[in-house]
Amino acid sequence: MTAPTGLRERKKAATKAALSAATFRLAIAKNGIGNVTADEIAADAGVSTRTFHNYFPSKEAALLYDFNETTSALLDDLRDRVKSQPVWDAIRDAAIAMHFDEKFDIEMMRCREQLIHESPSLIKEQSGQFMALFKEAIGIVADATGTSVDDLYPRLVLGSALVCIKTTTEHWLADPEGRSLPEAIAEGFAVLERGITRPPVQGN
Amino acid sequence: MTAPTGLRERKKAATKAALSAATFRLAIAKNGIGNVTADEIAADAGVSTRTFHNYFPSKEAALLYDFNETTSALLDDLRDRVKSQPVWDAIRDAAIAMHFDEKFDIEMMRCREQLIHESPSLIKEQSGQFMALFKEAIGIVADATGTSVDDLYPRLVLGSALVCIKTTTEHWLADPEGRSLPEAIAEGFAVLERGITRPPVQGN
DNA sequence: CTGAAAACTGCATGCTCTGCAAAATTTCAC
DNA sequence: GTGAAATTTTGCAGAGCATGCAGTTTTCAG
Repeated sequence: MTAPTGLRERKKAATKAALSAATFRLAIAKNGIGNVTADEIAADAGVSTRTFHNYFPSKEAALLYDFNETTSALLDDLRDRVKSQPVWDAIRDAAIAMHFDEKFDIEMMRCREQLIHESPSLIKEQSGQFMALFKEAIGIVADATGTSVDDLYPRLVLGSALVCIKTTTEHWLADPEGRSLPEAIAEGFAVLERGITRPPVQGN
Repeated sequence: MTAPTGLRERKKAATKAALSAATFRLAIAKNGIGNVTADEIAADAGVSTRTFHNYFPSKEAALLYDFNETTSALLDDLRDRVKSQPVWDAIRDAAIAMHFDEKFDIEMMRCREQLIHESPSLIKEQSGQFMALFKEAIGIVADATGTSVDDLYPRLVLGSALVCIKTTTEHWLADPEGRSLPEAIAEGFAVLERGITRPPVQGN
């Protein structure tokens, strides 16, 4: 907040945000990011096409900028938590804390979710970012627990946890049912803690 | 084998396989798929560049052709199994059965794994195919159990199972330790069945 | 053998993304 | 303020990807 961010850096951040916002707006307006070109985005944000590509390698990356920021913050938080918590708890609490202050615009998240869902290129981009998240998180966990990044167990734990966050969030987004996102995430984690072999209800 | 496949279809299949193989060979030879062009692949397989793009939308898809075939077969198997097994068991057994006949060239899998690991574009492509697999599997499960594709529980189960397959396979590939891949997969599933909160060894 | 269906090919096109070097802008020291 | 240095923006050129289209060649069935 009160950080001594120079004017230069603030302008850069503003430009980046503007480009991301322009991408989002155009993608919605034109019914899919496939119908939007880098030229249009740049024009909409008032910079040259070349500058757009200085900030983002692709329009998909521009659209998912916020998502990327969120996961980065989650990683920072996780780095702290693993010092004092078991991995599983650390991830769960980090994810919950991330969404506790309701600074997120649900309707916007829904729009983004739909855009992603309907575009193969966006699914790929997001999945790719997820894998990067996974890879970095594995490093953090290995560091904190003194295990190797190649060990099976931490990878299983992390993978399940990330799937849980993503799945639960999507499910909640489709139908909030009155509860909050943190509550939904907590429930998802609880399901996995219980062991997933047996369904909770049906006897199939 | 003795299927009444017309000559035409066999030639098509051969061309597709040749293109995929050429992609793999060139990617290894040139140290990354980023250093290979569609032109080179087509030339290596003896067809025009345009024809290459008739078979595959991208070189990444060409390289992952086998992977795609394998997951398709897994889905077919899963479709049968969910009729008589709980979802979790069905996925586990399908994955295990898939790899039981050791028709897979481990060294080749390792090479492919490394190629993927080092290329963002391949990570994205594979992740995208994984999401497609997930989406289709969800449909199968929902059909078989009479649940909705939007329900949380089957999504969590499926997600965890797929992560388990992928993670375990990668881990095993890095270090087989004498046991077979089916054994490794079974172990991964067993870990998750136990519930993942508590590590098996360390008391962290 | 022949006509119909399917596959292969070249060409043109539009878009993506990167490198490079010149021009414009911001920062900083004085 | 002013000028030099650092940084950012920009245009241009170029390689490559991916798709539509139309003509040619190959394959298949009867």
